[in-house]
Amino acid sequence: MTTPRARFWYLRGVDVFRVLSEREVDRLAERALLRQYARGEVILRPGDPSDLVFVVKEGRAKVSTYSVEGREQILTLLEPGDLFGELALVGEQESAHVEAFEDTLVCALRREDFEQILRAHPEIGLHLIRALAGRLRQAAEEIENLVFRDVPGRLASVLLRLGQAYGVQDPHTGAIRVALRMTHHDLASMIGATRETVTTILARFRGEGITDVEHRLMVILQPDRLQALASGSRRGRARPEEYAPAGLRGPEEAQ
Amino acid sequence: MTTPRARFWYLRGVDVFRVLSEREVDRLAERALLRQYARGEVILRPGDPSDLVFVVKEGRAKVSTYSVEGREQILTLLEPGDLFGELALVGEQESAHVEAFEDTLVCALRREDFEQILRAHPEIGLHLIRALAGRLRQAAEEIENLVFRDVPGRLASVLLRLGQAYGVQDPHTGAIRVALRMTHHDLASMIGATRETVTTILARFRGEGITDVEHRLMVILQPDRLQALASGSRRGRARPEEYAPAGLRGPEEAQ
DNA sequence: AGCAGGCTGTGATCTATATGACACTCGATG
DNA sequence: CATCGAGTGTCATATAGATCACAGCCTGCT
Repeated sequence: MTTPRARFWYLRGVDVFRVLSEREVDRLAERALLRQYARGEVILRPGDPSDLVFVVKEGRAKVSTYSVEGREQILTLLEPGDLFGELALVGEQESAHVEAFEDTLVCALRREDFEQILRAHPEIGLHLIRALAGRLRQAAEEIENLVFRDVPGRLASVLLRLGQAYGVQDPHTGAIRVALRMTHHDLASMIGATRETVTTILARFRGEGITDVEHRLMVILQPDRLQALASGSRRGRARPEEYAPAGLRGPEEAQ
Repeated sequence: MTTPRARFWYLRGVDVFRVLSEREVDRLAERALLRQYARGEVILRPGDPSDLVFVVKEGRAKVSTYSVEGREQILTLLEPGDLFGELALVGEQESAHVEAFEDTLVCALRREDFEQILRAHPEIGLHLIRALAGRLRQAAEEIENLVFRDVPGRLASVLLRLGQAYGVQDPHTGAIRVALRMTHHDLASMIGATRETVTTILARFRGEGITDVEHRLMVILQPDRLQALASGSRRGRARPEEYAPAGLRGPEEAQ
């Protein structure tokens, strides 16, 4: 499974490398490493002086940081096709923890190899730029969430996000089954809250028939109500006009 | 001042374009636009379908978002040499507001032109990737701050950051004069707090001789104490071991 | 089977920080 | 020079959510 032949097929399937020729993928496969991690295993830790860039092949990984006291904050979940460890590309040390969130298969490329490919195929650079810009936007949204929304709002917002990413809509009832097992603790770490608060609010959601749990997986029964919760933000009076420049976009010109 | 000649010299000075030949800069100058904005003017707003990529030449700009109620959150301050509007590159709409924080001169390049340059000079792509990776890391730090630190901690942390970016150290007293005028409201918008709270805490800092104000500018008298405040995070008991993987890095193996 | 450890659930406190409502100080502007 | 508005300072109050401290439950292991 970790023969050059196998690696070839693994690389073939990766989006980023779609523009490469057979020949080039072949060459890359020679030099790539495949690694497997069991759920919970650490893939990268901050300060790792690694010169490897990784691509997720199978499974999912979580990127998180820890406070001095050991509180976790999940920054993002990585999907198959996602690239990480890009700081190596840039000569910087990794700054976050990356851990297998499910059993995961990753493909590691040496920095030089990757750079060489990048030089030969600027479109790959564009691809990467696109990916980074996306991640940046995601991060900006996360900041907005933390600042503008209260915990129920943030929770509603992640649930919707998870629903979009891992959800399977029931054609009959319209319910969205989230095919990813997450503990309350995980959810709490995604939204900057405590486990207890998440438990409480989730109980409330359940009580109101907004969500439910089936076979230990979340089910979103009323996405629209979650949506509403996510849009209503936390308290805060409006700033004077000049601070909220006229002509704000968005569907709701509510106020 | 906005002749091709002038534009040439403006572009010359931009870091990103250092690898270009005279000839190429020349060509770029033909097609670039120079724009000037007075403090407070809006440069980009969310939803702008612009196909321009910008580079800050002079002055500073702030990138921020607004909640529905009009609360502002400053995502980052842009310096001369910084690139923005990169979402255009990627075919997405801008998602934040960009506003001149001082009188500002920016240089705008059409997407096609920029992409062409990118294709011809993959190193520029790498440069951009580097910049984006840096911004991403910055955003991750901001998230950590919001989640792990209380307001005094976050305030201490921005002040230090501003000190590093715009500070002039007094060789005699060691005090750091921050050469950037920021209102309490601005500071509040950077750390996700209210103006009142910032005022109060700043008063506390002043009372303890940690900071001071001179000619309406912040002066950091005791950077070390700010540092300490920034490192002590908010309440929170330690998580069990497995959640804070052994061998955390960082200079402080304090705990 | 049976037990231990991770999850979930719930309540009683406590506190940081938002809210709302003012007064005061400047520096700019007519 | 009078005034006006932006920025600052302060206080009294309310509250979301963290903390602490349990108790019951599955589930996977031995």
